[in-house]
Order: sequence, then C-alpha cells, then structure tokens
Amino acid sequence: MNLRGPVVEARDPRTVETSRGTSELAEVLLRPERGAREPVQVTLWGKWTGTADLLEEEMDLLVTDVEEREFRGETQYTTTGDSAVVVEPDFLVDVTDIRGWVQCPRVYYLNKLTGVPLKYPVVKGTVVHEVFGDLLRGRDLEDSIEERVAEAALDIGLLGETADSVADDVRQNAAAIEGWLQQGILDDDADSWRSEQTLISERFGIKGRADAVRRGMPVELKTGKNTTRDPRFQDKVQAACYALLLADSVADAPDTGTLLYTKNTALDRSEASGDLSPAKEFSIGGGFLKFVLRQRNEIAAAEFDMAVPTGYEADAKCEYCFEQDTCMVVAGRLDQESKAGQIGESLPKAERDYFERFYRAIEEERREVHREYRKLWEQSAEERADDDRALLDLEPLDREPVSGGRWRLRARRTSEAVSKIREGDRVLASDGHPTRGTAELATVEELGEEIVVTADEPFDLRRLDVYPSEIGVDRQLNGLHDAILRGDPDRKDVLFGRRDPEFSGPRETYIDNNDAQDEAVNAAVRADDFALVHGPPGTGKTYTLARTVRALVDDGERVLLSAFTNRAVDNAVEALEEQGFTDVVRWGSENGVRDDMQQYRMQRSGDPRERAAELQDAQVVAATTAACGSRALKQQQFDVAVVDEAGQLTEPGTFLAANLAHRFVLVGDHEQLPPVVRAENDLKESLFERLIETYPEAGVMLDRQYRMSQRVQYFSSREFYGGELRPATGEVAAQRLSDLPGVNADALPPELRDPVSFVDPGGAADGNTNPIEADRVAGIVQSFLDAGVDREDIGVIAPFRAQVAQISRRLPDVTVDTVDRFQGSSKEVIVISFVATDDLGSPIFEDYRRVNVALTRAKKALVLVGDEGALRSVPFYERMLEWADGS
DNA sequence: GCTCTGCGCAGAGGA
Repeated sequence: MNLRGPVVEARDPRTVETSRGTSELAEVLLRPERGAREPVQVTLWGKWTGTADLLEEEMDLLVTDVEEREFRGETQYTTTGDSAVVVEPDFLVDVTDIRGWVQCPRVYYLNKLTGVPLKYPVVKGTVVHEVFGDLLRGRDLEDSIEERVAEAALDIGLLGETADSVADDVRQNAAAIEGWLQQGILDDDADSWRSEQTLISERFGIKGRADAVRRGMPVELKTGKNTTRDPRFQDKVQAACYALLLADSVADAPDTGTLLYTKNTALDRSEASGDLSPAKEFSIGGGFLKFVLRQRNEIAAAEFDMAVPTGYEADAKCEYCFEQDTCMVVAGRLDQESKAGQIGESLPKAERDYFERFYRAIEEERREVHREYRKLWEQSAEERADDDRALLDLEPLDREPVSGGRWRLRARRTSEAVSKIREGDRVLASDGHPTRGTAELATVEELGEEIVVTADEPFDLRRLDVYPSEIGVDRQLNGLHDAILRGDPDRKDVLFGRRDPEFSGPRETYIDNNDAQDEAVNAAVRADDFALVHGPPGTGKTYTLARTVRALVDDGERVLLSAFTNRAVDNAVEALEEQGFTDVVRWGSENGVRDDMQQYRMQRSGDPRERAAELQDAQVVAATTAACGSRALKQQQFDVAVVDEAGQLTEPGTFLAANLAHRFVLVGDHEQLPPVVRAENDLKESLFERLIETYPEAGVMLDRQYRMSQRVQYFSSREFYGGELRPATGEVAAQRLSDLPGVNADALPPELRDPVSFVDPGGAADGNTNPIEADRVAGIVQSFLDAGVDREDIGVIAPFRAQVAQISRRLPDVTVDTVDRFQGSSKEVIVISFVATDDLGSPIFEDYRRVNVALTRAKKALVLVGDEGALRSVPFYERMLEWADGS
C-alpha cells in the first residue's frame, strides 16, 4: 500500500541495532490524505533517511509499498525494499534538471537563470536527434538529413555554418546510428520501437521525453564524444529517469538502459584502448533508481524552500565545470555562497533585493503551473467533465499516416463541453487517460464538430488535455537575469531611481492634428532611456505607436516591435502597413501569426545564409515578448524596443524585449487588463504602471478618443482617467445609432433607446452561467438586428467562458466573448452580461479594470444586463448603474 | 473562486 499526505513532523534520523546489524532510520509523521485524519508514523529506513533530512512541515510526501505493523496498539508503517519515497510528488521535475543537479546543484540553478545559448554542438545535436527519430519511423536517411538541416537553417546561419558542412557532420553520427540499428533490426519488429516519447509520472513526480524506447527499455542518444569505457554518470542518470517514467513501481522498472554515443567513430573503435563502440548497455538496479529518486527529491525540496544551491551539496570539481565562470560571476553579483567562489563586485543592495523578490515571484508562478499538472490525473472523469482543461469522451473515428512517419488522428465530440483548448495548441492526446493510458504530445489541427490532431503514434483518440508549459516562467527568469545581472548599469540607474530619465534632441511635428499623439512620438524619439505612452481606449494608441516606429526608422534606428500577445503584435504590424510601411520581419510561429500577416513572417527553414541575413538585416523585427527570449532573437541587438499593451506585461516580461535594445518605449494603459498571472505577488503590477507612477514626467497621456460617444465614454473617463479622457471631435461625441445606414433607432424597445441602458432580466446564476439572462441577451441583440443594425456591428461580452458558451449557442452568428478576449477591439453596439445574481462573489468582479475594458468597447450603444441587487451591493457598480439610469 | 496568452514541448552538448 501507499501513504501520502502533508508532513506533520520529521524526526532526526538515528542509528539503531537490528538483527541484521546497524541501520539508519528516520521517523516521519504524516497526515494521510485518505482514511484516518490522525497523523500516522512511517519509518524511513537506510538511505531514505537522506530524504527524511529534507522534510519540513507541510511538505507533501508519498511513500509507496509500505508495510503495516502494530506497535503498542498503534498502526505504524515502514518502508520496504520496494518502497519509493517522493517529496512533493506534484512538482514534476524535468529529467534534464535531474541530470544537471547530479552534475552540480548550481548547474541546475544556473541553467534555470540563463537558459542554453546558441552553440553549434547543441544545434547539430538537435538535428541528429531528429534524424534518429526519422530513421526509427522508417524514413530514408538522406531525405531526413536534407529536411532536418533545412529546418535548422536560421540557427546554422547565425552560427556562420553552411548546410553542407552540417549535413556532413550529421551523416557521421547517423552512420553510427544506422550501424547499430541494423544489428538489432533482424530480430526486431518495428512495433517494439517508440521514438520521442513524452512521459509523465504522477507516482515519481518526474516528466521528460525519451529519445527512444526499445522493447520497453530506454535508449538515450548522445551526439557528443565519450572516450571512456563506461557511459558518463549523468547520462546513466538520465536513462534511469526514463526507466522510472516507464514504470509503475521501482520493482518493475526496466532493468537495462542503452546509451548510444554516436560520435565514437570507427577509428576510435579500432583503437586498442578498449570498447568504444557507440552502444553502451548498462543495467539499472533498484539501488540506482532510488539514488535517482533521492536526487529528484533534493530538487523538489529545494524548490519548496526556494533555496539557492551553493555547490557544496555535490562533490563535483569546479575546475572541470563548463559553468565555472558563470557560476562565479552570478555568485559575485548576487553575493551568494558558491563552492567555485565569487568574482567581481556585488550589485547594489536594492538590485539584489529586487532580483530576490522577483525570483521568488516567478518561482511561485512556476508552482502554480505545476498545480495544473496535477489536474491531469487527480480528478475522475465525471469531475473533469466540468473542467475546461480537457475534452473527454471523444469517439475515435480513424487514423491515417502523414509525412515523416507521423499520424493524423480523428475523433468526434460526444458533448457540448466548453474547453480552453484551441486550434494549434500542443496537447496531451490519449486513448482515455493522459498518464495511465497511451498518451502522446500532439498538435490540434481542427477543433470543430470533428477533432483532428497529429501525433507520432497511432491510437484511438478519446481525450485531449491541456499540456501545461513552464516556458513562460523560464523566459521571465531569463529576462530578470539578463536585466539585472547583465543589464546596462546606466539603465539600471533609472530603473532603480538613482537618476531621472533623460530626453534630448530637437522637437519635430510628426502628427499635426493631435497634440498629445505628437507629443508622444516626440517623447519616444527624444528619449535617452525610455518613454511611456499612456493610451486609454480609442485614443489612437496603435496609430501613434506605428508613427513612432516610422519616425525611428527614418532616423536610421533599428527597432524591435513587441507586445505580450500575438494579436497585439499583428495589430501593430497592421498599423504600420496602413501607414505604408512594410519593411518588417514578423518573428513567430505559423500558428501564432494571423493569416493576413503571414506574408511578413520569417521562415526559419531554407538556406542558412539567407535566413540569417533576413533576420540580421531587418530594420524592424516584430515579435511577442516571450519570443524575444528565444535563442535566435536573444542575440539580436536593437536601438529601440517599442512595446505595445505594456500594461499586460510583468516586469521581467517587459525586460525580455527591453533587454535587446538601448532604449525602450512602453505603450499601454494600466487602467485596462493587468498581466495574466496565477500567483499573488509582484508580477501583478506591470513595469509600465510602476514607471508611470515613479516618473509621470516621462509619460504622455493620449487624451482624445475617437471611439465612443460622449454618453458612452463618460463613466470610464470619470472613474479611470480623472475626467481627462474626451471625445476627439464633436462628431465622435455626438455619434448615434441612427447614424448607421439602415438603422431605425425608434424601432428599438423603449428601454434600449438610450445610448447607455440597464436591463435586469431576473433569473438566477447557476455556477458561472445564467440561462434566463442569456435568453434576454439574445432577445436584446435581436431587437438591435430588427432595428437594422448589422450582425458584425454587435458584440456581446460576458465575464465567464461558460456564459459566453450559453449566449453563443443562442446567437451563432454574433461575436460573443469574454472581456479579456475583447480587449483591443470595439463594436458599434455592445451588450454586457454580468451573470451574478446574489452578490459579486467571484474575484472577476473585483478588478474594475476588467469592467473598464468591457464598457469601452462600445461606440454608439451599450446595454448592461445583470441583477440590480447584486450590482448595487458594491459602490463602484452602483455608480455604474446610476450612470446607466441617468440620461 | 475567475479571466488568461505565451512558448518548437524538452533537450540538444561542451571535456
């Protein structure tokens, strides 16, 4: 049986005499999740005492295969030979992180901070792995090499290599792979192979992707050289991790691992020095697996504490370490204890404190991501049915092979469940359960009535789960590191309040009919450090931004154009296009970039020199902030970074773009949606907001809006912009529904005739929906349609996705969406469904900025639909109703 | 108790 629950007490390990000699043991009290609520005692024997040493109160602990015994009338538990002890099992540790930690815990920490830079061996290694996978899927070697090298063209070009030289290099590794494959292929049927298998273990708290699995045993491919007789220790650790991932218990894990060192050439093999053949098999014993688990536990415990490793935890020798210099520099800058020592001067205390504060904030966010992994397996199917992170009960239709040995799987929906999964997403596709059945990482191709995904293996498609990714937090950590540890000291002086931002150069007229916009462009062009452009709804923020980019380009500057979302980046590129400027390289994935912007998208595949030149020569590069942290963009340099929707970015997220440029311009509105974060911490406030509060003189507010009528904009202007937001012209102010061609406003029912109105439909909230209210919303929309308003001119907004689905079902041809997804667009008529009836208990109503976004999407008419009592219970919403009432 | 996008996912290797 297994025991699991939070640790109540971990007693110090001690030595005892047993019938079999001297042994170590540690007693732990934990509160079991199931059954008895009282704490129970479990004794950890032998080397598990090392794990016991890591335990703290409230840590989640899992002990498998325990033995039960009675002691003085009390039931106690003890580890057996088959037991595994797992600290914080929900914290899924990556296999490569365990590998790094075994080398040295500081290697693990530094990898997290800095990421892996663009280097030839890494790029070639990736290509060889892809070719290996292709060979296993039965592909022709030369075809594979040609295509895989072409796919890596940009990286190869940036490194100054040619396709031919890389292909030659890859061929050498591939020869070793082919030779080895041919040995085994005679007695091996193709079905006993799996390549690139993504594995998740809820039991051991590990995740990773195995290069290959052959007859249930892990095969790990290495493209570097291994000149010793035995496999490298950390490589064995890596293979052992995959062995654990393939098992349900330590006892039935595969007992053999294969390491394929493909750089060990025929020449090496003929040398008298011994066996340097590429394939090295080694046995994986229970003791080794438990060692690997204890290493994994050390990481989980360190993450629980957010401890910074010193290097003394390992007996690795620093002088042989590739990270030695980085290690010493980081230790020196942050005044950390490090086995390698410190080098250089430490940063000012304010900067070290800032780093520490944001490091912790990002790591808290990482924990929240890990909580989402747990959802993959913790709930029963019935509970998952309510959960929008999965699509369940799909009915498998068929499967067909596609190019490259991959498969297209099709299925049909059997319910109308709402899910957050979208086309293009990477998901875990499974035949029933994402960690217990057959599961593969797959790409969603179609998500209509019929569901189509592509995956590496064929199986019956019955379920899709969101696959949580840590890349967002990883990138933010890199952004933080680069800004604080590698950042320009001159810039940091301003960021940390040691001097004021400066502006220089002559003023010019860029926009002659809007003073604030003109002032904003001037500020951006004249900024020596940064400029802040505050753009409330409808004020021409994106137009001003595009004008700014053009002015900078005219001055010969190289510009990085960035924003948090792909949608905002595309909008900015579109605004440039509207101003006749199209010399832009759009960096992004095919799926992320809007169809009509694909023409600007940089292809990564092709000829290395051409691809590299395309990026390096681009005057304007447009990319999301997360993409700015990618290996290729990270080594680009710009004069100015112009960041749109900056109010939606965390501070480290903003740095990802700002780090690449000498100066930066932030454009946004901190009175609209804040950054999307799960944890409650410093990440919630944007750098834009903090800087505008600290240096109001570095900011320009665009105060004239071109969107809303006077009546519509009034409440937002008063509540959020100190009454300073005004209609740009009398025409904007006085616009009416009847201005629209074919619209007869008199045909509307009386309660909808005022440009801002409120309707209480009755009904009751049922979870996050209110069906009666949804009916009424549909009726209201119908009234506008009947009065002659076009469908495309109407938008419906609801706070919850569930209500959005309810309303969409009633209005299939009208745009219905959540507030969050409506930001950045507008409609002539907006209907808002507030859903809540008893009170505004949901936190979604607490952030009034979300309401500001919803209210300011409307140009001519706005209808608020909700429960009057609930809305009047909060002063802010009460004022909103008064505004809607008083015409 | 809620909204949510981003990222070639994780791992490629150096001696």
